[in-house]
Amino acid sequence: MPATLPVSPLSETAVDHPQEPRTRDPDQLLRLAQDEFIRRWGEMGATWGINRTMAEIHALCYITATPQCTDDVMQRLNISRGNASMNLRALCDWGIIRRLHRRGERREYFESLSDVWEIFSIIAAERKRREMDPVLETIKRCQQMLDESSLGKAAARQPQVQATRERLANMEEFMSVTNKIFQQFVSNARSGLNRVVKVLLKAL
Amino acid sequence: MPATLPVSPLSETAVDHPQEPRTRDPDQLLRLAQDEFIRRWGEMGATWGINRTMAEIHALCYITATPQCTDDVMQRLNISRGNASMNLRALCDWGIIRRLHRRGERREYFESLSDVWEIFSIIAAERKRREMDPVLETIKRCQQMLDESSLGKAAARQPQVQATRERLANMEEFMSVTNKIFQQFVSNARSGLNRVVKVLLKAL
DNA sequence: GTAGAATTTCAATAAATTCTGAAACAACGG
DNA sequence: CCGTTGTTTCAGAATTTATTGAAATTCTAC
Repeated sequence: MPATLPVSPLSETAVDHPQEPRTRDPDQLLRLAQDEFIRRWGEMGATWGINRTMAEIHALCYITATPQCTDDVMQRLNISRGNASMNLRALCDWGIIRRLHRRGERREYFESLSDVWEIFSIIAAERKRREMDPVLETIKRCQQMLDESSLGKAAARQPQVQATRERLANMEEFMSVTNKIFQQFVSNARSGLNRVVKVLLKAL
Repeated sequence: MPATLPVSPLSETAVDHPQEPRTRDPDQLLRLAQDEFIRRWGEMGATWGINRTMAEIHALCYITATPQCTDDVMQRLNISRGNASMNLRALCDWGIIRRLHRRGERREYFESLSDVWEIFSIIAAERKRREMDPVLETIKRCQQMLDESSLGKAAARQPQVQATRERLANMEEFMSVTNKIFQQFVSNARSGLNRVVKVLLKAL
């Protein structure tokens, strides 16, 4: 890497101790602020089971509010073309960024959805479908396995069996309610989820 | 390992295609049901950024509703002593399982909290603290960097800067509201969160 | 069509995470 | 004290996940 880059790729400064900006140049400050956000967003994503790079790419598209092409992403995040391509596609599959074609240009650009609530509701819906629903199914199957009709009356009354059945039931109730809340978020996202959430907060 | 174990460790059957139980022996069926739950819970944990084994250990303690010692965990999940010890400690640190001493016994046992709502609220509180709060801080710092007082009036009016400021503001609002909801869950967990959530669902 | 710019794919590799096992440590009864 | 039983720690091994880079493919302007 050259000693000084005109505009360096995402700063390596630790998020917890960001160095004070040494410059008043507005462009650089803007970039520093964006980089800090991108870095932190990537970290958070990582702890929530989302590939750090994917989270960073989305953060970049979101925070700049400007369509980014593959090369923009590669250069800014300092990643390979293949990596950029695969994660951009994954983000498109999720539906939280969109492809953008420009007249007379071969190159494709990507832009983030602008509505945070919509972004969140898409993610929530998908994770519910992929991760909560299968657990609920499993719980139901486990409950069947411990039914009187599977075990017989005597066995079904064993304390061990009763205890497990109760725990399964509690967990099922919890997950059902959680699922419903997710559902509500999702179905309300388009029409002012904002307001809906305020209602919710008053109710609590 | 002996050729046949009286009760085998956690079955390796894929969760998606569990084999039909071949036995009507209630003890084995109970164990099969528990194993299926444990396995699925571990998978879900993994996609949410929680170590699969840690999630499985917790699932084991929860679903059996019976205090488990280190050797129980090792044998049932087929993991090493070190692994069991470290994950049990981590779960204790989170506060979702508890150590249990028995009179005249050296060995320590571990039991899960029984209230699912409490378990969830502990996890939510901790993740909020560790992962949401730092992002909010970062957003605020980024906003400061793009203040008029940092950039000067002219620069602060550049469209690029304005756009980033708006995105930061939207994200901040979203995260603040999410944080408040988390907060509410947590502070209500002890006294019938259940009811609270029902209120919430009506409000939506 | 076709040139060539842009994208996708994927085997190889690198990085990060998780797990093991054995040694060190602690607690207790005698 | 010492022997026994049980727990913790942690360096290295194993496993999983992420990334690269170059070849194959696709697309579009002409």
